[in-house]
Amino acid sequence: MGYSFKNIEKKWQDKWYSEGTFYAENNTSKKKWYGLIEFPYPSGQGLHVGHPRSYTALDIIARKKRMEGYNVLYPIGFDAFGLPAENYAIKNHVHPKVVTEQNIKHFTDQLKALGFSFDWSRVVNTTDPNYYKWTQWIFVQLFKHGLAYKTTMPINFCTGCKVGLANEEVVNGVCERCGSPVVQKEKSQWMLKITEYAQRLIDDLDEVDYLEKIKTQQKNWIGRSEGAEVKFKIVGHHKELVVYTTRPDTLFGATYMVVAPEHPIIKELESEITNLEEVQTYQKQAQLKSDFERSELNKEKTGVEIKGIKALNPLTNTEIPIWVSDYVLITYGTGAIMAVPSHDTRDWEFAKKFNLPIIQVIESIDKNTICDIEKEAFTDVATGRLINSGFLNGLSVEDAKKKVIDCLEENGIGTRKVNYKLRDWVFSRQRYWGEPIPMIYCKQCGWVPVPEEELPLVLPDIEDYEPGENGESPLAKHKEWIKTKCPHCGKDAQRETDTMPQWAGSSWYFLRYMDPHNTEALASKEALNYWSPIDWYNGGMEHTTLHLLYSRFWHKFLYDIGVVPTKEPYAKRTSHGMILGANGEKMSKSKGNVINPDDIIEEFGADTFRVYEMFMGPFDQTAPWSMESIRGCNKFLDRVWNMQEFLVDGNSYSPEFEKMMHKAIKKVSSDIEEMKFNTSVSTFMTMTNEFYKQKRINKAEYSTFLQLLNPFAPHMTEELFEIIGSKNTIANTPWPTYDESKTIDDEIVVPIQVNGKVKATISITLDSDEDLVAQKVHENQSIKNAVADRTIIKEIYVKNKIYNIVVK
RNA sequence: GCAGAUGUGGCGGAACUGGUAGACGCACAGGACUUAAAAUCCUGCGAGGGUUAAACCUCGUGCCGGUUCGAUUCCGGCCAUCUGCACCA
Repeated sequence: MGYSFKNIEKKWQDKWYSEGTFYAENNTSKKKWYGLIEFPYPSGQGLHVGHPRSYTALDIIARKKRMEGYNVLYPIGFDAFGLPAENYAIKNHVHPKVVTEQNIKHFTDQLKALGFSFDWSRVVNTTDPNYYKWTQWIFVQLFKHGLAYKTTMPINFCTGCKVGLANEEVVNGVCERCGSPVVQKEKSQWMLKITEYAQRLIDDLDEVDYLEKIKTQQKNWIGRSEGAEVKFKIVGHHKELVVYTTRPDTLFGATYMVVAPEHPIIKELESEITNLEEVQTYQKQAQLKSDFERSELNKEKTGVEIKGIKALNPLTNTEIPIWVSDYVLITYGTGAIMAVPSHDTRDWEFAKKFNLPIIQVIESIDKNTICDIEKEAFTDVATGRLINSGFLNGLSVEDAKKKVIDCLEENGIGTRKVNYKLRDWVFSRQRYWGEPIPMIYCKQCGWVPVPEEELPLVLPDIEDYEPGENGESPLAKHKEWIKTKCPHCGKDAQRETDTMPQWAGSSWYFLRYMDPHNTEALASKEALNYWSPIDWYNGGMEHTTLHLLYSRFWHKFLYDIGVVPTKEPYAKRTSHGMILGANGEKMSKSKGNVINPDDIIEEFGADTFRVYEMFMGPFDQTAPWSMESIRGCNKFLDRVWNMQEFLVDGNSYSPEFEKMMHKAIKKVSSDIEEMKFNTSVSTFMTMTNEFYKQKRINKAEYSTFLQLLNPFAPHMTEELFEIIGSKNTIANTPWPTYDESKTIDDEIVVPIQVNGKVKATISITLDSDEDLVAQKVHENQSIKNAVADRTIIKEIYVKNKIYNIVVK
């Protein structure tokens, strides 16, 4: 009697759908649970085997929560704007809208075939005008609250295609598609002030349950540092050069300064610079470099001294040279640094290369610490003590920092300053396939938002969606669309032609799921109050610093303006590991190691696929695909199916069997909560082996087993549940409970060690008296042999765990 | 270079708060069933030594060191691999 997964899986999927088994109600009288997975980008390749890993995991949790009586929301949608669809469209001359529709259709079929318990009545699609109306609405609110502004930013510009490129499309400094050099080009861009939320994005991490590594990575990305801004006078000039430093204590050792190539002071003091041509050549070279080149590994430091101007060290009053180098970034701090080669590694390398003076101002109080500034910079803060530093001499680094900043503040040459690495969010793209930015430029009134009642501002359905010359947005070519009236003064005005980045739609989609068909608001107050916050959000580590931070930022803003009821969107965040190809490398077409989920479902069925992905390894770690291993999971499910032959009537519990069942319920219940799905599956396998040994199983045991396995392999377990005569579908039965006392063994095996090595084991009654245990230990022949002729120094008994004898 | 992670048999992995390392699965080997194969069922399976067989002994969780009666687990220092990135002063 074989298991025909094809018909059975289809049967249950249809049944769940037609009976609305997994529909979530907005019914505030029920306790809710909201589980979220990152909605997919519907790419042309179809579903990746990585998607089901995350989706199955949360599906298991969602199914368990339903059985525990929660009103569960487990939604799905499509993040459908973005570059690949547009590039595909340009290449194959199919409209991105058509491509996207086809892809969504394909993804939907694939997702349904995997039997996820999604509420299919709540699907959202970021390219639907009814959806992006609210994406645009949020942007307008951001603008009205001063959090959206325009500024000039460099973009990657392909000299061949004449278009702006995403960082991802720049490979080794050349365009990914045509191989032409990529240069930095200045462009006016919309920016969002995420930096205004930097501190709150750090602080509120204390209130949420994220994996520690996610919190750490976000904090490091935001990169708060405490230091000082210090003003350096330019000799013979009223101008000053302001630097940011986290080490103001080393100010006496600042022997030169460095500015970023883009620093405005070069332009301002142009007339004073005696080697202007050389400096400008360096600036041009830096401009040609992509981000990649500027951050290349082990790069030789480059730079040019700006001759004709000097700065004054404010504490030593010594004249010091000013250099320009691309190791200083215009985007961080003030775009200028004071260089202390004795105590900063990069400054040290630079000084060595260009023969600049190195003055030691810190020595180590620890004699074992090597501190030779001729060989390398001394950067140890903990053991440092100030020398050659006037009034700071003898102080620790920490005390010197305080004292020097106080001094700088008193004399008006510096201030305490907190800095963040986090930069504002570049929000415009010169692309077609995105939400139009609903802004209008009026010569008189400046930037004016499209009136809210006119939203959505629908993306025009143009045929000519290829990029324009000079990196303009494709929309810029459509004069009739651009031309409009200023909503403010009514005069002729122009629409913004840039579109939003893909991050926009995904920054709030979880709110729309709560009330997806609302036409009056992004979601009703009742829905938001009921479903917020998301109880559990699982996604990839690669989204930790961008999507996760962006959506937290938007959510906090929406909280500030009274739209959402919680400060944080996600109460809990976990992450899954990537699935690699069978050769241990990332799956890619070029490596030929891609696994198509359709083939797996075709050959083994959805249940095997799901069980395998949960069994393949620890959920949060990368795991290679294995065709052999998936066959093993298929075999396991066949064994579960064939177990129906062992079914017997009546009460066949043996005490051992009963204990095994209680232990298993406990183990699987806690494993699911801790996402230890791999050990849950091995528990199921061990149980199955046990059932095979006994060749008998009663209906109650089999039912419980099927209920536990149901979240992992929903189709087969439902079918078996029906076969053994249960009327209800498992999805509507309560999650099995266990009796704690029946999970504890009264006879236990305790290992006996001699000098930490196991020599024997004894069997004792739980919680036996120590004397009794000791007696048993010393009666043991192996132990007698092991301690013979030796002196017992000490005996350690850890109750019910281990007995160790230390001998000499 | 910076940040985050990972390293255990032939392979994927297990091991609760520091307490019998290798659960479970794959691969492999042997057996049962079969005319035969596949499938299925049963048994064995870290390495080395030892024994007719066992018992038993030694080594073993990337490397070096430390703490401890006892370390895959804690601490210090290395090495390698993966992921992300913005040389972050």
